[in-house]
Amino acid sequence: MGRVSQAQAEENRRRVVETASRLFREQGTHVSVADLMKASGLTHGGFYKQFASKEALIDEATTHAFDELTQLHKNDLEQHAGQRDAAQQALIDAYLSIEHRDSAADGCPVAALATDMARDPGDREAHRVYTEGVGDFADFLATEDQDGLTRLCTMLGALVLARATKGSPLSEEILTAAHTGLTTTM
Amino acid sequence: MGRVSQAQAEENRRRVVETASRLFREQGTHVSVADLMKASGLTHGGFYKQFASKEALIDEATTHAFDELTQLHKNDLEQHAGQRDAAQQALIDAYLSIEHRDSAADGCPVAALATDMARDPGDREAHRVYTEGVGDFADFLATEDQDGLTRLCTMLGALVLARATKGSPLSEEILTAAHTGLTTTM
DNA sequence: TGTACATCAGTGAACGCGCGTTCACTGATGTAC
DNA sequence: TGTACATCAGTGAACGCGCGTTCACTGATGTAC
Repeated sequence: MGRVSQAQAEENRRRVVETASRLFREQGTHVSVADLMKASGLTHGGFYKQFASKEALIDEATTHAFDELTQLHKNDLEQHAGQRDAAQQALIDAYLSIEHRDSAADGCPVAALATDMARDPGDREAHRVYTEGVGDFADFLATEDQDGLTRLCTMLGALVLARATKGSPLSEEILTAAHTGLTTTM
Repeated sequence: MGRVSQAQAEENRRRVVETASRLFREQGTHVSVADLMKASGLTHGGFYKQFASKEALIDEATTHAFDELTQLHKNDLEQHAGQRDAAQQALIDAYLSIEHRDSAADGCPVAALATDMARDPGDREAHRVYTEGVGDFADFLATEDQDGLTRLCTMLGALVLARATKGSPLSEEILTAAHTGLTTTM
């Protein structure tokens, strides 16, 4: 195949990070370098021309996923002309939808990567980005002092539980129950 | 080492299931058969004298963890002489404690195994037991119609998030926020 | 009850396979004249 | 501007290692007489 243009190389690198950010969310950070490269249309050997290690890619992919999340929140606010509660409600509706349950790959990284974060003490940069992302998300959801974190717990818990019980009617009940709990009082 | 008595063999088998139920919760079901056997004081070769496959052990270990959870709920109710709200409050206190965050091995299997359940479509029996356990837990937490599931979402979300952000002050804030949210209104 | 022997729980080496990573090679790209 | 050559992104075989699983072997246990 020979050498590839600098523009093409940059584009390839971007695609690997993008693919990793999706597959890590869908299947966890255990996804192999070979699978990641194949899913990006490349072979595994070239990986180390672009990344120092798999861990470095985990850091970059995590950052990428959280950048997307920040952008999503920003777009949501703009779409509702800065009306915070309308923007929050739209996000909650989407967050607790069956579509979100069924597409972890382009869904919330806070929910998708939580267990990987808890189990891998390494990936320092990924942890930093993750923790920052949790704080930002809670800020976005807050209505009065302190309840942003609680609301995030309920939403994330519901999403994680709905995914774990998928196939049973309970899965949909969980999404509905959390949605009701978040929209009525609280 | 030679053959071992039937009683000893049964005891060894029990210990493997017990060890697996702890290590799977702590590190996930990816823990290797060799590590599991070593942690049980045995060598890996004997595994298949007791279990048909690793998946069969996952099923058994999951069932074991959920049996323990059921027992915990029962004991909790007895300790509070059937006073449901006192029993619930005691459980919530323990669930959102730093001790529980730091000891996933003998902690809640609903939280510890959620991601493994969502990602492994196999392990049919484990899925059945898991889903049943979620329903039972929600029933235990319910105060009025339907809010058991929402409360479980909040508790589980808080535990998962606190574990993922461990090392940052946010981790403790999450536990406190969820505790406040669950004890005041809701 | 005591003895001979079959059973089988546990051992440790080995199987094929996939992991993260390395490396010699390739040939189109980028650069120096 | 055109040509010669160095660069280096991507390839594919290979590395040591750990995975789930298999198997010949061991010797104390359990059983038949």
